[in-house]
Amino acid sequence: MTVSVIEFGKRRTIFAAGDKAGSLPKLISGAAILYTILPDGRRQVLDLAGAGDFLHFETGGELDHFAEALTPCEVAFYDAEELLSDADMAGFLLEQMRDRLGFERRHITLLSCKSATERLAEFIDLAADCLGAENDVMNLPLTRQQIADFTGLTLETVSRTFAQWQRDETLTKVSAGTYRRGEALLAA
Amino acid sequence: MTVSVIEFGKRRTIFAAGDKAGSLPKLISGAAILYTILPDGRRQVLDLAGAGDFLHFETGGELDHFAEALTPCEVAFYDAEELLSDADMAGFLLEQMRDRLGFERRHITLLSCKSATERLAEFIDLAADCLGAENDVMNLPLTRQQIADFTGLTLETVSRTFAQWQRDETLTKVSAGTYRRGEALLAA
DNA sequence: CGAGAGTTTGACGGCTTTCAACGCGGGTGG
DNA sequence: CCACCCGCGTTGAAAGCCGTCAAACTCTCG
Repeated sequence: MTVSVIEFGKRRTIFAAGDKAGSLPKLISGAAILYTILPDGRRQVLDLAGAGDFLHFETGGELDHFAEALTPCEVAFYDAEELLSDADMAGFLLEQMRDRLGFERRHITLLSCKSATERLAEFIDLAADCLGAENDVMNLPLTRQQIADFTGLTLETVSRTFAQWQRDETLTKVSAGTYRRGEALLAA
Repeated sequence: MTVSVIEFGKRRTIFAAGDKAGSLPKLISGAAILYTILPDGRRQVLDLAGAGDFLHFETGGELDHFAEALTPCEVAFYDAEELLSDADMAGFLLEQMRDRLGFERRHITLLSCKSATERLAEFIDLAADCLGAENDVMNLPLTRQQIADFTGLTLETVSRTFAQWQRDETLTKVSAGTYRRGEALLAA
């Protein structure tokens, strides 16, 4: 199996919309964010990816979204044709896509929550599952703006809600990019 | 290839969350809506499906969402193992999933629009692509409540926006479930 | 003809957005 | 070494849009 592994530093672009798809990128370690740029210039975050996740499934045409490293990370590039020709690998790929589809649907559910607090609570939940968490401590290597673009809120609203949670001890900052979830956020 | 085709009347449930997945359902004709029921009882519409679309990709476990017929429709049930063992069919399935993923992402983009008018304009666009449209005339066999559950708005807001569009001639009702899009809505 | 689901319209209040100013920290260059 | 600057985050005040509640209307189906 032909595989090449490439490392990316924090904030580095892994691939861009419009690039020609050649091989399928899978995150070995670290975390990444997937987004598009809308016609009006707004950024829309589509998904978060953690270790083990594929960053796209395009085998032929052009890519339709961007991927950026949230933390330093390693990405393995698999040859698409080889992957598909192996029945086991194809089944594995199918499973991966089904998982992605599940996350996108949770994202949809999150976005249809009416209050900012509910949306952000769902976001914390989703992020913990995408990026990994040890019990109540989780990494959240996103800027306020990125969280806003994920949840469909403004960065001010995100900031205000987090500030309130900090006072409640619902979500306390452990260090930069690391938070501890209080009981109210450990529902799922 | 083992396939059985079943017909469903309007409003009939094609499958429910919690059902055991056995075979993969593909819509031959008609239209369907996919949704989940949230813990608080709210319905969340996840996706629209038209002719040619698979309704889920679960091969093993339990289904996580419902599918309901929007119009009378025929559904073909394919045996999952057979489908996966054929390399061509597996590739086809992968393509289908990629398309679904694309639609979910457009849905995400739609939901992050801040104004009700923008969201509904995006919805019209998406629905036209999912359900098919001839030029400016499209079918929209959804209730106001279903549109609200798709767009994350309330049915009152949907109704008000449609009423305004009717006055603007932005979107005019041709007959029950059939609308004509004005120029403002034919952007894409 | 009656019943019930779906739709329309109105008034009001609240929550988020918007606009604006300020604080903080890290990196750069003098 | 220090001053400056820029990105990021925080906080405040005001306005607007949508959600909520409520009532009346339409259409379909029995």
